[in-house]
Amino acid sequence: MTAKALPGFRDFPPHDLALRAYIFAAWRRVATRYGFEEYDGPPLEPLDLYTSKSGDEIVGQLYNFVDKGDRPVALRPEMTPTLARMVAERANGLKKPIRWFSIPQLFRYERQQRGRLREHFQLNCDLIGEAGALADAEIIALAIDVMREFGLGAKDIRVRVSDRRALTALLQARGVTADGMYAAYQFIDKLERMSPADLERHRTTPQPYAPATADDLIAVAGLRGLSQVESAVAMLPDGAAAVAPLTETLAALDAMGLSDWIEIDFTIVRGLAYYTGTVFELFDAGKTLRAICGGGRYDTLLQSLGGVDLPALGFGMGDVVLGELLKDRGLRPEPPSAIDCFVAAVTPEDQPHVLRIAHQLRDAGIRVEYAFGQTAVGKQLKIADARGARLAVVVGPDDRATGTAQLKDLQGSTQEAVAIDALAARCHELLAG
RNA sequence: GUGCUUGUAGCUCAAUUGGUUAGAGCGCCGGAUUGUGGUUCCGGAGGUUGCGGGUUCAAUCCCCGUCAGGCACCCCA
Repeated sequence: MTAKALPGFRDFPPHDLALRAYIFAAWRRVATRYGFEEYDGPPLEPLDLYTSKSGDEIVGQLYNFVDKGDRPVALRPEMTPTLARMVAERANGLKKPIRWFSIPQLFRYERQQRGRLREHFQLNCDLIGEAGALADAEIIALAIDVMREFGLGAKDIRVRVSDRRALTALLQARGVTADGMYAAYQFIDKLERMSPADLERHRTTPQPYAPATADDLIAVAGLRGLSQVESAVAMLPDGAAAVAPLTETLAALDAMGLSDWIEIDFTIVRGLAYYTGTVFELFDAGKTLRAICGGGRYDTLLQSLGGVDLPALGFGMGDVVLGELLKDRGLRPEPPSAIDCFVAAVTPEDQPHVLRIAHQLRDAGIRVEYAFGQTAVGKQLKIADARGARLAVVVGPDDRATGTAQLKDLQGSTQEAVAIDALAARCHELLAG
């Protein structure tokens, strides 16, 4: 066997597809519970959908090529530009706020690591057309409820929340100019994984965020909890306005009973330039894995991308890290049984009756298998068990003589003679019970 | 793209300082069982030790290259 899957790409044999299907089903349950409607778009897009906004730099992380019509194209690395286009084209006719979600397969060309492949599926939930803080709370609550749907609790997951409006106000007060703001964000974003040598370099060489110093930024990033943030902002001229959205978002989450999940943490800024307000990330409590989910408010992106001026926010949650977490925690569900009922023949003469019964049961919506070759009844029941069948039907000469078959409940180890015409109905009864 | 590290059966792992035919558990297939499953017992298949080269009388083991996984950078949609 020479042709393996490409690095960073996955095969999904049934056992693995079962986990993926389980994750997708939970995602859809929670998203629809919040009134979100599912959409999708093309996996292949024009290259400039991604380069026009982010610059040519990101081409290095894209799966891109020129198609047979000489069009530069790329496999989508994210869903937001596609979403922006779809919303922009229809914005006038859509009732606001728009609640849309999608489960796209996304691609990025970069070296893989645990929890990070070249391809993954990502739940994207976006709420468009609402600027108020209740929308921020709604999106964060949705992300939390997805965790709860998988059986994870506030002790398992940390939701780290920050707000760029408050962060920006504090950084400005320390002397960071508008030009230096993005550099300051990047410094704070990298703070947690920065080596002492790198930190020293930031202290001793001129930085774009001057006159603020590295230690100024560390002090701001070190703020934890709403009270610390509020008192830090209190002395600023526009301080109250800068923290108001964050305060209101937290109050709403508290009213929902979700405040146990939340940590105010100003080291969270997110790498992307386009976030304008609330930003948040979900981690496993032990922080052994990468971020499970990340999102935030991007009020100006639709304007710059699609020409429609609508506030928006959303998050993305990938299936890879989440899958690792569920496996680590023993929350991976048992794969569902393949069949409901196995039909066994006692003698070769019974085979036509097995086929007739099996087909009759399948017509009734029951998942059925039978053996292709003649083997001992015990052997056939062993197969039934291995396939996860709840029921087994055994047909032999004695049964045929009376127009019945033996119906076994493999779970309860009970058996009864049932008229062949009544089998389907009786199977449904037992399966429902 | 850079650095470090690992690579033995489908899976998890063994194999004296380099030494004869590379083993075990689980799983898979078959049998014990010709009208009744889960347990148990017996048997079987499955390996170019990731791949290629080098050193050596001899390489799973040492060296080089390459591919793949893991970790850290880069980046983080």
